This record gives sequence, C-alpha cells and structure tokens, in this order.
Amino acid sequence: MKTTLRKIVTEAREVFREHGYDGASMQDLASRVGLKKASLYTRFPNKESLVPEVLALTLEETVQGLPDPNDDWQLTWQTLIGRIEKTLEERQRCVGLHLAYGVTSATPEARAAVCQFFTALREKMAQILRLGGIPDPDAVAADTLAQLEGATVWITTSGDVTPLHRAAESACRIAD
Amino acid sequence: MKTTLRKIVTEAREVFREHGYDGASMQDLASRVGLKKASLYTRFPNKESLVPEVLALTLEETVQGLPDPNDDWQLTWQTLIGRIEKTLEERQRCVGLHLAYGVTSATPEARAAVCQFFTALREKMAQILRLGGIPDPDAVAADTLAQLEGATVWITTSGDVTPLHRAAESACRIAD
DNA sequence: CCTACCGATCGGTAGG
DNA sequence: CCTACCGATCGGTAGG
Repeated sequence: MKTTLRKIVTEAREVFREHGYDGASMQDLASRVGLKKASLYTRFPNKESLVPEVLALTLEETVQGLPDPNDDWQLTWQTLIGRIEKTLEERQRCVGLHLAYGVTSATPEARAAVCQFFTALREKMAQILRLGGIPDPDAVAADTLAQLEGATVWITTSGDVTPLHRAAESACRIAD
Repeated sequence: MKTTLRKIVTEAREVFREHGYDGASMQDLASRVGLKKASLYTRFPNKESLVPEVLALTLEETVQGLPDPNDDWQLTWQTLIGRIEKTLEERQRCVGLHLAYGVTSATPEARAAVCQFFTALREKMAQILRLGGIPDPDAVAADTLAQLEGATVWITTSGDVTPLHRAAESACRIAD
C-alpha cells in the first residue's frame, strides 16, 4: 500500500473515531493528511468508501502476528485481549462502535463493513476459545467484546479506565 | 412541563439516539415536532442545551416509580435492569452512549450532562446493590452497565439481541 | 410562531 | 495535485 493511501486511512480512522460517520469532515481529513480536499477524491470515490478501508486496517492490526493458537491458545487469547485493551485505553473510543452507531441504511456499504468487522473479530476470538475447549465460544466471544466496548463509556465520560481493566482481566481469566 | 416542551425533548432524544450529537439536525427535529426550526429557539437557546434535558428525562423515566429497595432490593434491581434491557432492545441504540461518543470539549455543558447521566445511573444501581450487601457495589454497577451498553453493538450491527439478553440475565443473577 | 435570511461548512465535481 | 466552484444544509438570528 502506498504510504499516502495508508496515511489517509490512518487519519480517517482518527476522524471517524472522534466524530463518528456524520460528524467526520473530508476537509478535516484532508488537512490532517496535508492535501487539499479535492485530492482525496482521486484516491477514494466518496466518504463512505473510507469506512471499509479503516476497518480492514484495524482488523488487520488487531490480529496480525498473533501467536499460533495451536501452540498455546491461552497466550493467543491473552495477547488479543491485551491488544484490544491497549487500543481502547490509548484512543478512548472504539472506532468500530462509533461507526456502528453512526452508519444507517443511507450508507449500506459502510454498514456492511461495520457488520463484517465485528463478525470477523468475534469469529477470531471464538476460534481461539474453541481450540481451548471453552463451551459456547461464540457467545463468550460476543459477550467479552461487549464488555470491553461498553467499558469505553466510562473512559469517555469520566476518564475512568478501571472498568476496562476489569473487563480485560476477567476476559483473560477465561483462559485459566 | 408543557406538552410541546416535552414533545421537543422526546423527539430530540430520538434524533440524538439515531444520529449522534453532530449528526442531529435542528431542522429534522423541528419537522418531527411540527414546528419551524426558528420556533425551537424560543424554547431552547441552542442545540447543546437539549442534551441535559434529554438525559434528565431519560434518567427520570428509568428510575421513577421503582419499588422501594428497602422492602425488596432484589425486585428493585431486577426491575431496573429489565427497564434498561427493554429500552435498549426497542430502540436498538443507547442515546447516552451515542452522546458520550459524540460530545467533545467544544460542547462542555453537553459533556457534563452525559457524565452526570451515567454517574447518576451507576450510583442508583450501586445504592440498590449496597442494600443487598453485594461487595464492591460501585464496580459491579459500572461493569453491569458496561455489559448492557456494549451488547448494543451486536444489535446495531446484526440485529442480534441475545448478547443483551444474556447481559440482563447475568445482571439479575447478581441478586440471587 | 412565522418568513426570510445570515455566514459557514458540508460532500462532491469540473477542468486543468 | 491544485484552484475554483456547485447546490444543499448546517446552527442560529432579525424582525414582526
């Protein structure tokens, strides 16, 4: 991927994370990247098309280079949980959640991308739990992700990260 | 409260819930209420001032008329959890969460109102748990709310309400 | 509670 | 990759 393309997607992620879909401005994005707004449209046909790119990058960064769960599924699980925890703590909001709340039927491709993102993440989590013989891995994965996502409400409102840390700790205890 | 005022606040809640703070349009709100946009400004000085009203109404509806926890704290707890569950299932999103993600330092009064809303709800929950002798009631209340809020990510992305139902069931089990 | 308007900004395009 | 522009819509106000 060309560095400029990657930079656009990385900055678009920050804009979506902070302002949501509707609130994200292409002018703001252009300024951050150091381009004029019109130049963004030589790379991407429209604002909506940024959403799949942002979420694909995020998913890739979250799961790439994880230890092989066939060797040590506990380590894989704890590494994955730790990555999600770290990102949410550093960035305060989850870009996926902000987009999930912000995309509607007016932006069907963005909507589909958000659905895919969470489904893929849950499936990756469930796959690890399955190797560990954890019962009902899909439900456990969904609930674990919900607990982590929900904890961000305390970070955004009061800066309190302890609910997130408890959520991550409790998740790691699944693999004991 | 005058019926028109109440109607504006109720509809504003739907607009904020669906579109978030930035995405909410005063024109859209006016149309839903059956007024011209300018007429909204005879009731409210600006868009930001709607946020405290919306959240105060929501908090009131959530906690008003709960059974007295001094009589039967388990019943009070389960009733409260049931109300939150029902609202999130019917409306699909939590207006408080969407606002929490959407308000920034540019809208300090709205920000403060969101913080107060979640703090008050958590405190109400913790108070009930305290009467039941549940250890660490503040943390349990915060985590319970996080789990319920986080479950909405599955409702918005795939329509799946089972994580929300599991969250509510698990919360009710605290009072057994 | 309305009509009519303000300047600013939105996503997106024409044309080079 | 830019300048310059499009129509639409934004939050908010003047004035009655």
